[in-house]
Amino acid sequence: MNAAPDQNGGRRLARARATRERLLEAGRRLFAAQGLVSVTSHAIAEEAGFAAGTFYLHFKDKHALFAELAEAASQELERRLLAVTTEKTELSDIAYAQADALVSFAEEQRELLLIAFHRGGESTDVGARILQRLADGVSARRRELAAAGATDPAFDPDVLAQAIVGMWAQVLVWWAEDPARATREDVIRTMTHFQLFGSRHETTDLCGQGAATAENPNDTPDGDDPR
Amino acid sequence: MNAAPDQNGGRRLARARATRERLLEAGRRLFAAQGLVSVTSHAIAEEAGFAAGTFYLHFKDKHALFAELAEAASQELERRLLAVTTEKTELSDIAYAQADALVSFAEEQRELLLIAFHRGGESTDVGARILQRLADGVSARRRELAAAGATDPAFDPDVLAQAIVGMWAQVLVWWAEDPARATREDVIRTMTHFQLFGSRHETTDLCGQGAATAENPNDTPDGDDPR
Amino acid sequence: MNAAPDQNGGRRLARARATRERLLEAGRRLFAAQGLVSVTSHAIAEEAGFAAGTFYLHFKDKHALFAELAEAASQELERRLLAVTTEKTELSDIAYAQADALVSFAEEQRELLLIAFHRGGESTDVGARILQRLADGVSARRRELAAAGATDPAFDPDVLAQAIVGMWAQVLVWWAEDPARATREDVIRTMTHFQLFGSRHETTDLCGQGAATAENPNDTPDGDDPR
Amino acid sequence: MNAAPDQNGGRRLARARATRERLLEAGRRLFAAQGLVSVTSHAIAEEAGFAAGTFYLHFKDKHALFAELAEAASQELERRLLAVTTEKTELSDIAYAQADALVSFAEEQRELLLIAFHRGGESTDVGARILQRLADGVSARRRELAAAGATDPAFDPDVLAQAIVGMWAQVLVWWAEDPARATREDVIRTMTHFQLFGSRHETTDLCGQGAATAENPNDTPDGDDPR
DNA sequence: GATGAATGAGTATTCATTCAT
DNA sequence: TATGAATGAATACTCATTCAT
Repeated sequence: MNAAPDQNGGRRLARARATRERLLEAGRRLFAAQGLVSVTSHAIAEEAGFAAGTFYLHFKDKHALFAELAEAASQELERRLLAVTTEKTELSDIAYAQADALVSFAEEQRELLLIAFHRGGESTDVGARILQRLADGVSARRRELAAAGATDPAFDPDVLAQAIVGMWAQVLVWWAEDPARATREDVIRTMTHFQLFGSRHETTDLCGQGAATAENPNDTPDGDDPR
Repeated sequence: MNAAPDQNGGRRLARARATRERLLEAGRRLFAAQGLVSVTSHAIAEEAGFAAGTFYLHFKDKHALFAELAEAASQELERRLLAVTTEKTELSDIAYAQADALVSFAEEQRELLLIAFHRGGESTDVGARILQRLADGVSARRRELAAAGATDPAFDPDVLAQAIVGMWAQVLVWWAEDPARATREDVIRTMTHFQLFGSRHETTDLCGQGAATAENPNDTPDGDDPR
Repeated sequence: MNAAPDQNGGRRLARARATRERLLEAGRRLFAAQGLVSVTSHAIAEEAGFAAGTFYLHFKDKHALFAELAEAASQELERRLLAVTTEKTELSDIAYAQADALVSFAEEQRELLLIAFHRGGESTDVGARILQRLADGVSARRRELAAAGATDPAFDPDVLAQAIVGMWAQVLVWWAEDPARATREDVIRTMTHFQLFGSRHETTDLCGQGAATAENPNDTPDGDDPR
Repeated sequence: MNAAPDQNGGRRLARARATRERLLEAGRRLFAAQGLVSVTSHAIAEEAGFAAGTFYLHFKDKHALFAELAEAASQELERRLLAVTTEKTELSDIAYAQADALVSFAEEQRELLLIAFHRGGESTDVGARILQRLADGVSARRRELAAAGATDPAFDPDVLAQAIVGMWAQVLVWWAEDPARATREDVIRTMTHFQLFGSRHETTDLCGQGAATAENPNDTPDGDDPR
């Protein structure tokens, strides 16, 4: 009546893994369609073709499932961002390629992005955790550069890291909400330039403008104030 | 034979207004202490010394009350940011003063800020709406400058506006979560410099660095990549 | 400071009566439009242009107001039905005129009728009370006739009265729900004939049919069974 | 290794069905005792020995449960009325047997009847739906007879059907409210005769009365007017 | 008489989670 | 492993009614 334990164990494991995968996929579909709050663990199990109780054999709750989806996506994003820095050497190339990777990611994981960071009134803290990890990466990189004496000591690396990832997140979410708001290129270019040179930057001639600004401060009171 | 209707009307109005104020204050206290989800409209009414039903005479639900608190704070913030641009003329002064205003605001409205934008898992969309309004202001300002030929046409004003307010929000929330993470000055300085010159900037001498970068790309691959 | 008590009393009375009337009219409008349950005493007061509390100065609750509307309509109906019997002498004329009066009433007071007797899920007992009074009238009349030896002793006057008013109510409500269900004439004629001769009746020749029926019972098994 | 799925499925089904039955019975008890509005779904669940939420596993709400009770009773009634027409051939036998079936039904389902059609101020529309189905049956039967040329073309079949079921419902409810109001026999006889011959009928001799009536209209102004 | 701010009791419904098969 | 019936806590909102002016 008992098959070999090994075999059974192997089969069981594979079966369990398959169930888990189906639940994850069902969750991704439902979350993308309905957001986070209105989806129930029951609904996910049903969508995956299982009974309600089965869900809890594989996930603590729906937030755990969502966190796992987000985790996978987040790791993929980090991997891509890191790849850029090893492939490119030119400064502006790196920045541009990173912005491109971010935008591509936003395109591919649009629903997930909106849920993790936004989606009208809902939220989890997965977005915050993802940002924190990105910021940690940026910050670490900054410290390396600082140790090499290559960066401006006026920047606090942690604050700067938050500034950069905050900029990324806001632009990507805003764009993901309605991709018609800007062209893909506009998003990439603006993020790249802002990250590299700030909002005061004028493209063609980086130098020589400082003087102009100093001379005619009224012409470019570039404070970016609201209203 | 009765009190004058005017008088009654006035008193009635004052009474209703006072009740409303007490509810707002009670809400502020409870939200700051317990966050948004765990506070009930009943609790707010009780904290204010009223019956449960009274709450609904003045607010649709607890989110409406919170939105009103946030709205007031948001308007105050916009007012301050705007004031800066009329008081200062020097570019760097404006940017610095704005960063200072933002940091001061984060200090004064710390709880509100954390609830509106973060607070572990909760959320409303008031944060998003506030940011959008700030972004609208920035964007409008940008368009004015662009019309005056004073800005870089490479920037999409909408994208840039999102980038700036995203940077602000992330840094302020991160700092509000734990003010020990950075000094007040570090936050202001980093935000100011990043906004004006980007992360590639080296403070003292804006020019002459482009060559250095081009020559030693490995020294300053300023891609701000994670990890 | 005090006007003559008489005068004031008179004016007050008139004013109160006017308020009451306006509330009744407002109630009629709202009940007709929204039914009984979804209308609140607040809404009635507001529709009439008064404050919420004023309602309770004139009516115990919305059901009392509705009962008063129904009472007035009911008395009008009884008056008309009674008038018919004094104006007509011919038996069939009376029955026909009554049916006509009932149908006219259903046309004029369509909304009230639907609310009092039906209106999907709502109800009060005003309908039942109205029917009971109509039945009392019918029953009393029957007893008079019985005392004069003019009616069939096989009929229990109370049961018969219920049967007649039940027939009336059901047909009128059914027709009021959708007047396109039958022509005015069909309703009147069918009610009249059924009331006078029952469903076994064949119009043209009341007599001589009994024989036919007796001879060919299978031709007219007039059991009116469902299905 | 587990119990056979079939077995489990069967047991599960039986268990669920048993729970459902217990809820229905509990509902019947409570509705009969307290009417429709004052009974809560919680109370039904508790009466049946289950937790509050269990109720909603089996019924949408208390009205759904009541509708199911009423539906079962209604079908039983229709079944009996139909059986009569197949068992009897004599016209008067059918009508009498139907009236008897209706009265028996009213005796057996007294509480349900009162709730569905009356019960002081409460109501659902289940009564209306039941009547409509009965009327549909009567109407269909009438059309068959009409097609066979066996009925009076003066009758609109739909109006007549409403008249008959209205008569039934009113008499039965009136009697169910207080069975002492009339004897069982009086109810049956009066309903039967009214349905067959109308209120003008005089039992023994259907003909020859027309002349009398025409001659002495004042003696039998059989208008059944109220008052 | 009229006002209208305040009251507060009352209840349906969802859904994460468990556990006996 | 999977099932799915059962659990039961948890909570917003309405609205009839009052009463101080």
